[in-house]
Amino acid sequence: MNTEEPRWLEADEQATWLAMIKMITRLQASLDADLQHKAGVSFFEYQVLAGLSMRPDRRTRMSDLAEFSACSLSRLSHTARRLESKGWLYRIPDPTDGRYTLAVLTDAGWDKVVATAPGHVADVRRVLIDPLTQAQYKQLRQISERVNDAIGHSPCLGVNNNQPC
Amino acid sequence: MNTEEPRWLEADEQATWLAMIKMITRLQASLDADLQHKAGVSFFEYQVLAGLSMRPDRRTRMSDLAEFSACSLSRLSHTARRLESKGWLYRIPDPTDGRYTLAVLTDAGWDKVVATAPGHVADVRRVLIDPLTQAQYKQLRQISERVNDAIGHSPCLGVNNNQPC
DNA sequence: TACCTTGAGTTGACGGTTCAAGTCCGACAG
DNA sequence: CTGTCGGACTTGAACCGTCAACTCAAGGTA
Repeated sequence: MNTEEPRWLEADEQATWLAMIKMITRLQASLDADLQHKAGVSFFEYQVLAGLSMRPDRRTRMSDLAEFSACSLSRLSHTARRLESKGWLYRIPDPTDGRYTLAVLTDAGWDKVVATAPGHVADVRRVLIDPLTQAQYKQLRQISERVNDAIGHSPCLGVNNNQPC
Repeated sequence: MNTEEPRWLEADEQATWLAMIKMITRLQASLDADLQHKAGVSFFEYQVLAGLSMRPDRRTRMSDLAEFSACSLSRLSHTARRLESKGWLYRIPDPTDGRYTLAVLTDAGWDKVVATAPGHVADVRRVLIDPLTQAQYKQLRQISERVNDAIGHSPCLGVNNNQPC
């Protein structure tokens, strides 16, 4: 374990790291709590519904939705079952290729997104957009894309694996 | 719900938002999986152990640790029980004030941190520090601090509440 | 002494996520 | 047309986090 001296984080690197960790932890907790209280859905459930609502015909393959939501197929499948039981979506085999499954947003699911979105957008503005200058959130976008590329090209654990590695 | 027209996100704001969400989701998943495979601990468990290891006498109050880890006391308490059962820490009442509880890192817990840290630091470098320019991670630090302030000052949900609101 | 209040921490039940199977469909080789 | 192989889900169990209710210590009040 300790045979070679590792490159430790410099002070400014560590400060960035700790501030960043705290930000992402609290950002998720804050938005999750907001959605839970206002709309009775979790942040992740909302992401799935919103992701579906943006697709043509309000439907897409489960695997596309998992890629979009950056989650495992297993997690999405459990979540889809819960959302299905609430009447917000249903699943059918893809008629063009039976190996795929299409998730389809119902009218009730669409209404839920429409009713929830404004409050959620306001929360995102309050905690992320408004505190930053325009230059800062442009930088944040570039930073996010670079990190996403770095993770995507990493040897193990892409996005969508049921069994990582 | 729809009585007033909300301020939707502009295209560049939404792009930032979606890229950021994907980054934080995958960043956590990636680091969590790395730690799980290499050391058999979750990212959160490691944070708790590492947070303790940096304190004088390798001990601190549970509430301080919860603030540092940006989590609820309940979550920390459950995690402390698991870490305690692995022999990495123990808890005692604070001798100076019996209302507080001190979490204390054991020698085995210290060894675990020392053995785990180098690999973890390398992972953090790979997914966060190395892909960014020096200017970028300085910006990221400022961005994180601003967002942290915004969440901290928000009306509901500070950091540490057992019952938010 | 008795009582009330406040805040730290714990606990158990419930619900969501992960992990390791398993099922099913279509492609491709013999 | 019969394996068999890989990829796209699905499932159930085990595990973890959240929520609400609880305990306990200390301080204040009378």
